Amino acid sequence: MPIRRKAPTSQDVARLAGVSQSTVSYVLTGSRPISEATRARVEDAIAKLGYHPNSGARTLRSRRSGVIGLMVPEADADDGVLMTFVGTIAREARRFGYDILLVTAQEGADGIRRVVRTGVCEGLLLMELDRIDERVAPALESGLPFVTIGKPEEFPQGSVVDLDFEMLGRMVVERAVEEQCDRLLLFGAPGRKRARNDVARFLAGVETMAEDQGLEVILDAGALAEVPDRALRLTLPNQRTALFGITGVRQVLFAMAATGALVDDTRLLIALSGADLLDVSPLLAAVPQVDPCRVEISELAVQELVRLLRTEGATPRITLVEPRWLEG
Amino acid sequence: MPIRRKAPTSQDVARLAGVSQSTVSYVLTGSRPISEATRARVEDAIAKLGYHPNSGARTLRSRRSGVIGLMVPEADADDGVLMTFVGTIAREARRFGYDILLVTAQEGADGIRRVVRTGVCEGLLLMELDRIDERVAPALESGLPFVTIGKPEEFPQGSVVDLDFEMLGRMVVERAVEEQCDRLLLFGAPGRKRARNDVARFLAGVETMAEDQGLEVILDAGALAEVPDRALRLTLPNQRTALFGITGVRQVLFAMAATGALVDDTRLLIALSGADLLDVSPLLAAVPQVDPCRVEISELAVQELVRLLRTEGATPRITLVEPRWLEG
DNA sequence: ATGAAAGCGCTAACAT
DNA sequence: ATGTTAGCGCTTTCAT
Repeated sequence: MPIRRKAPTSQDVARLAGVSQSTVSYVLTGSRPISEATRARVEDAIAKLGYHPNSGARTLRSRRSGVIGLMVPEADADDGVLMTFVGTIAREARRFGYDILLVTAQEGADGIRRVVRTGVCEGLLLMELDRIDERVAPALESGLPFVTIGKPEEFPQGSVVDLDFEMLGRMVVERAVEEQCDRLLLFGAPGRKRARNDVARFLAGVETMAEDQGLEVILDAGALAEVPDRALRLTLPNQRTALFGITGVRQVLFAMAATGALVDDTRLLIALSGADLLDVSPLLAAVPQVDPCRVEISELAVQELVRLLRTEGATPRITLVEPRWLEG
Repeated sequence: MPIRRKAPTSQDVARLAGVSQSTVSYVLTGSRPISEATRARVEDAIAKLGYHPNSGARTLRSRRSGVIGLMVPEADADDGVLMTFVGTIAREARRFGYDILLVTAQEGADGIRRVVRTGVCEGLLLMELDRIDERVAPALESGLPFVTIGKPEEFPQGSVVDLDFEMLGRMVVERAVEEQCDRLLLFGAPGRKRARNDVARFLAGVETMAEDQGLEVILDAGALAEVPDRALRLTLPNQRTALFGITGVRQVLFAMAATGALVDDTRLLIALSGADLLDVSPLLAAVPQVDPCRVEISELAVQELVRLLRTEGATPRITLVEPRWLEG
């Protein structure tokens, strides 16, 4: 029978250590110098009782809950990678003493208002914003510090951490040219996805660089499974087409594997790397891969939020992480 | 400049509605009859001020935080599906007025103790348990209700919700036989993974049924990319081999696609369905797929925890969800 | 059907 | 360097 012992309070610790209750608090918060001897006695008592400060009381009094709200997007089929963000964020937050409270995108702006007004969250992390996102407004109104992962069109007061998608666009074009390609086929419905700012920025990068290098760019909105075929059809003799997409790589990869190779004289698949590609095939070794730096982005986002939370008068920042080629 | 208005309190609401503070509280908790007129005035005031009860104060006083702790496993490469669980759990929890606090498996037993002692969580949801898991002990000690998703070897006091893996084993054997297979090749290192109870239960199901039906079972611990080849080598003329694995389907699928087809006269791939397979290829239509019922399991787990939380003296239950064949 | 008041366990200002 | 004390905003008992 699990007897639910009442949790010990700082009062209990104080009694056991022979000090006042406030001294226990000061030992914990470190907001006042404490003699070595007293500190030791208090810490002993804490250990002996297995004491943890009550979170409700601490939050009520200090207005600091130690909780960060994380708004996650609806997991769609393509999202083998989402959990990488979430897991990394949770881990990194713990390093700084924060816990992560999930808010689903489904709750939308109201969800933000709720966690803000009830005082559960000290700060907010927003993922996968649209170009103009309804969730930014309540985040702003709240006055709470927040960081968006994914750069929205406008970001008046919050910090932003994201991959430098414009640079990604330039890198892909550059690589395509280096690899003797005459043409870049962009799959994954880049047209329709213009709502997402990352795609828009990526395309901007592609266009700038393509003009520069004289590379033809084709937006392909057709079925992913037929991308390799379509690429083949539009590739003239003695020419080569590069294939790239921010989403849908797995399906294209799959389709190309079915036709024999991922990379040949006529086609070069370039991939945005991710967990969903790992170990999928020895063939993958031939595919140039860009690291989308998801772990780094997650960690930076947490660090940035912690900076906003802990630095008086800190101003928001935009941090763009440079994508890197994965070698080997 | 985001002026951080101090959030309104129940005192403010009371003043505006011309009632006492406690009346506001009673309107909110519903723990005392309130006249229609008063209730209306209070609700008006609440709406007018955009009042939300302070979570810290409520938790401190009532010992109910409205938060459920969710211990998630480390996201490994294979986990396109983990986020399905997490997202569904968060959504379902909200339906009952609870929020989800993430605890990473990395924090282990200490993580449990921490969220329990600080009083942030009213209940716990544990994912991906080992056969004997260090996290069950502190969950038990805590006296908090908890539900494990994934059946551990021993589960003395907590509830369990999981797929019926034993039945899955029987279903796979049955289907293999129906499809004229003489042999079942189990990939994904089922030997090594014996630490996980789901695999053990699955194998038990397979063995029972295979004996019954006279089907040969082979445990294959080799590289996933070579599974189709190995299957080919061990298939005698005029025989057929069924391929199945609880993990690693994507890699095998990929390798089989590269050799031409997912299903042919000599080999039949059977898949545990998931987001990582969706839309991956038209070829997939030929592959029999079992629905692992992840959404249903997530929802049931939350519902079970809510039952434990809200029903006085509720006893834990084991719920096994029957896997289903996906048609079409 | 409503109000007054106690107190949950902390933090931090005000003592000494 | 330590102790005393006043709340934070609720829920709930005791009153009427």
